[in-house]
Amino acid sequence: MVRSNAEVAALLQEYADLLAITGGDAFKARAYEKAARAIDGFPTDVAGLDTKGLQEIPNVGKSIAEKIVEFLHTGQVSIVEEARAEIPAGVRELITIPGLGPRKALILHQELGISSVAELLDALDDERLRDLKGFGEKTEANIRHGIALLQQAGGRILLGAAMEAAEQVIAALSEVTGCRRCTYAGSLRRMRETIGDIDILVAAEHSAPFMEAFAALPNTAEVIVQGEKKTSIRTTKGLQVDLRVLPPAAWGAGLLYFTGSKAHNIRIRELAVRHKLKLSEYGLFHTETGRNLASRTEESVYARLGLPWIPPTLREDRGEVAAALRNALPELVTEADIRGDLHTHTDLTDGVASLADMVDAAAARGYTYYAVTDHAPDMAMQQMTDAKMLAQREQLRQLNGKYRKLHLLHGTELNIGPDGEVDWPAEFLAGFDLCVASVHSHFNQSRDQLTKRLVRACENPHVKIIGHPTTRLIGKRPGIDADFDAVFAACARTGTALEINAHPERLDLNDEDILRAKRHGVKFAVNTDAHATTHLPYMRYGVGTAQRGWLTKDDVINAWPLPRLRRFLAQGRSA
DNA sequence: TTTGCGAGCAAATCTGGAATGACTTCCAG
Repeated sequence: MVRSNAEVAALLQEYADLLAITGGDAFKARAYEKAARAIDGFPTDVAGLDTKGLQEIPNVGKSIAEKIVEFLHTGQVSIVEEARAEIPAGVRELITIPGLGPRKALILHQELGISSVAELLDALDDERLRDLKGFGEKTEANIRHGIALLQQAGGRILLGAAMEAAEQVIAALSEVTGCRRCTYAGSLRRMRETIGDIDILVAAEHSAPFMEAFAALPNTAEVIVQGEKKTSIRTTKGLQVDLRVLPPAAWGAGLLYFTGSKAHNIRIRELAVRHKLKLSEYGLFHTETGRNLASRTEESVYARLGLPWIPPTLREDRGEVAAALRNALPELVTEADIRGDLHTHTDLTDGVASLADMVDAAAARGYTYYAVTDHAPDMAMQQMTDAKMLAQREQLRQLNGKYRKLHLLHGTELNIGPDGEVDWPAEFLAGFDLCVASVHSHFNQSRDQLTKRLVRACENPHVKIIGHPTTRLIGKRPGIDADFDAVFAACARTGTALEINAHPERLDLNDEDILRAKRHGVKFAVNTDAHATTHLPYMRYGVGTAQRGWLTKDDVINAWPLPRLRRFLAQGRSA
């Protein structure tokens, strides 16, 4: 069954946006926003709950619970429909542009009748914004820049959303009689940070039942093409999904071909040609005789070309074929190697789950250690105090005895200020098992300032991990412009690990930065930055990104046994 | 609209920088 929480959360967030645009009660808008966040991070499917059950969720009261029930029964909510009728969807789209908020969006709509990004671009070109109150040259430039950022994503969706959609399709097709194998291929299997369209492969003798089942899926909005070998659909969310049904004997060759990348495929086809062989999606063939030499598994195809199996995350033509020929492929870190998460939050700051619930979820994942790292006081909104942090530490120490296998670490996520300073004096920092430090503001400093700022944070002996180092948000905000080679060198020199933030909106560092940083001799921490129990599984995307950066478990500090991790955390700290 | 304290009503995360244009909007988490 489709998990409804994300849909309900999206609807509540939409209503909150519409309230903000129409200038309704700000507290009401915020109430809907808070409820949306709570439901998104709620571990149980809300579709199975009644109004009473829904009200058990924090920040969901009677009124919102009734609206959720209305949505679950009828697929819509009347007051949301009324608000939609008043504010065109395009106006809401305007506030997704960085630099444009609800106030200005409403002015654009009321004064100039703008109700889409395209109309806004036209108005910018005609210089029609100049005369509006509150708009100037700088605002114009900001809006243009924001639109360019949005368009860069070019219709691609985030890895996490693509994976969820693919797994729903796979679950459905795996139930069809005659399904021998079913999996995803393409850039999704290579764990690229954004996905253009989803490729699903099925191994079966007969394709027709799969093509029919695929076209009839509940989330299918439109069938683009339907044939014997391939069917393409568009989902209700506008995402294209392609299904290909392969004969079981050609599974390996097909999977290899449709996984790509194109550049990797070209590279191994060249290798085949040199061996007087021909590689296609149907198999590896002898050029002269046409005899099929390998096709059933990927391993057999690679082996016949004199190669070990190459993990999909390496298939980008970045030297993986040459390394495979030398038998020098790295032994990549896997999700099973990860022993703990070192950057997570609770509802003491901006998380939505309690300490006890987060720790329970970590234990269920089989971790041997787990760090809680709530925000520190310099992020004023979090209203952190020494007393609150110490009380949490006490609560954590008491929980520590509850689990046989899981060891809890008390940490914090510090804010790296404009000058590179962090929250709290050294004496207080010495009390933590682990300090992550991250940039959260002042992104537009000069390159020189940003570099010095990050280097200074690395030089703080209590800072052991730099969180989301570039602070980019994929498709929304570019990374900061620092001299990262200088930062990586400082990390290596000071024994500071770089985070690979596993949240699908961040994936920060990205694969290319990881490769560069590794050359400097840096260690890494793959962390989820979880704000809900449902975020802990994002670890897979972080590990996929680490693999794309060619990392082994020796490179990743949270793949180490606890004593080795502790030695790393203690380095340079005298306290 | 929700929550908490107390049984209906008050309060609800902050804070500073930047841009714009003279006080407001937007942004970061």
